[in-house]
Amino acid sequence: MELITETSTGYVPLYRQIKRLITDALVTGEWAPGQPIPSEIELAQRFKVSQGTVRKAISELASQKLVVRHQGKGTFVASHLNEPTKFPFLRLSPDKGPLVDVEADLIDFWRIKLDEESAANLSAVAGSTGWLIRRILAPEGVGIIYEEIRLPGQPFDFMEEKTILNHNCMLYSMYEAEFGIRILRVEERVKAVLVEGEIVDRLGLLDGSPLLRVDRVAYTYGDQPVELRRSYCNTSNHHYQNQII
Amino acid sequence: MELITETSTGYVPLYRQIKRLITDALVTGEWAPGQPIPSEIELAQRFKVSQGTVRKAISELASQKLVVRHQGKGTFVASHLNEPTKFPFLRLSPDKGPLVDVEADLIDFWRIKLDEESAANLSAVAGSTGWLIRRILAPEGVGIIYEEIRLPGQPFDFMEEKTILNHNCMLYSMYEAEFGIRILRVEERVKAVLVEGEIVDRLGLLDGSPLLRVDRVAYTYGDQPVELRRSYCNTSNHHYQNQII
DNA sequence: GAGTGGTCTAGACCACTCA
DNA sequence: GAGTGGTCTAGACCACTCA
Repeated sequence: MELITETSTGYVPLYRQIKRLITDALVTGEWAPGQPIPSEIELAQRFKVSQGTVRKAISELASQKLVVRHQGKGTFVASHLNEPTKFPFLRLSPDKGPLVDVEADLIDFWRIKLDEESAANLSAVAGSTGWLIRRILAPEGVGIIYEEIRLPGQPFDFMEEKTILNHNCMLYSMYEAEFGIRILRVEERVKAVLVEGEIVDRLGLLDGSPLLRVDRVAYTYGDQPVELRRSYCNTSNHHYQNQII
Repeated sequence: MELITETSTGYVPLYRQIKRLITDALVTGEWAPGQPIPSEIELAQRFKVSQGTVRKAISELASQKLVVRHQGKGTFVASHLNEPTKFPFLRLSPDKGPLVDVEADLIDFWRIKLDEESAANLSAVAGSTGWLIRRILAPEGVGIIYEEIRLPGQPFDFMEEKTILNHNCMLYSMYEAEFGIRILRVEERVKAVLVEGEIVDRLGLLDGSPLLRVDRVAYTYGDQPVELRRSYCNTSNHHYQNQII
């Protein structure tokens, strides 16, 4: 992604101002996820700038994956719904061959009080109510990943187990469809750990098996954190994949 | 990065052709790392296209980090030399606070015969000679990472221990300065493992301590793999950091 | 003040999609 | 064939760097 920092003189290029206006419209939901936004020509008329300036604004939005462009068809608000990949940010791959199908099994779903650390990471109030979701992800039917997901009460207050099940445990689709929360990016911290007890049991391992622990914070518009997730991965036959440019 | 795929009709936009010409000049070393390439206006004249078309080509090269643009100064061939960060692709951070200074200690440096797997990953011939470098990375002086690095004989044939030491173990700078090989991107596969013996000893740990194992393939121009690296990281107080957009 | 990259415009034309 | 995004041009002007 290209980065353009604001100058000390306070100069902000026109296309950046336009980008802001379009982003605002995206955030307020003027155009729904998956739906087209107005054409470049229409937006140029609306904002009284040239098509090129609108293009430059939209190009940045596309590189941030806020919108998706399709030549000949239009520009669409990005969405986790109807995506080909069920778990779009999942970085785990089998050592051999591609990741084919991942099954998700809900273990349980509780109301909790957010502890101090979780609350801080979610910019919520410590002790306020939230949710804890526990589940297993099973590529090709084999349980490889155990996950604990913590959500703030706001905006997820009216959630039920069946809300999750209706979406086949595809949480980011669910957040979007049920709560209008679209996950834009995630930050992860990865460690190697030894764990005992239930987690190891659930993954069918023996105590003393090393696990990959991935702590994730997921962000929506305005860089607001809305989900915490701790995943324990059995990396005997899988690996966490990453590319650095 | 924006991706533009070639169409089935074989149509390749002009700016893509220009990009290819500039890339070729970068690969053949027409302009040296750290040095400026000709201005956009000069390149436009040279290739007989508009400045805008050259800009679009250079923008893509900049987003791939093949070149770096500085407003008012020019566009420069990217380089690992004179970079602020000593280990540009290192993803390990302390759990608290920023990564300040990393020390590197060479353990040893041997000629080896490349085993079948390493050779395949380096697109070299199995059994051909190569190098094995072993070292420790120590943030704030504490040994946290043990690394084994494998290099093909070509183009690294004339390498000596002092070559490495002269560059303070900053290998990517060394490859560039001594062999004209610039690392452009790396792919990593991360697992949690248990290791015994020397590696654990070197990191001052007990047998049974879980370690993060990072397998890296480093690529230069033309997506050619030129280095294999296996790193074992003590993640007691550090973590592997990643962002997914 | 000369030279660099960065922005913005208006307009032409192209590739692609869909009815 | 109408409408979309994608490319390309020529030209004006702006922000920034450096002598």
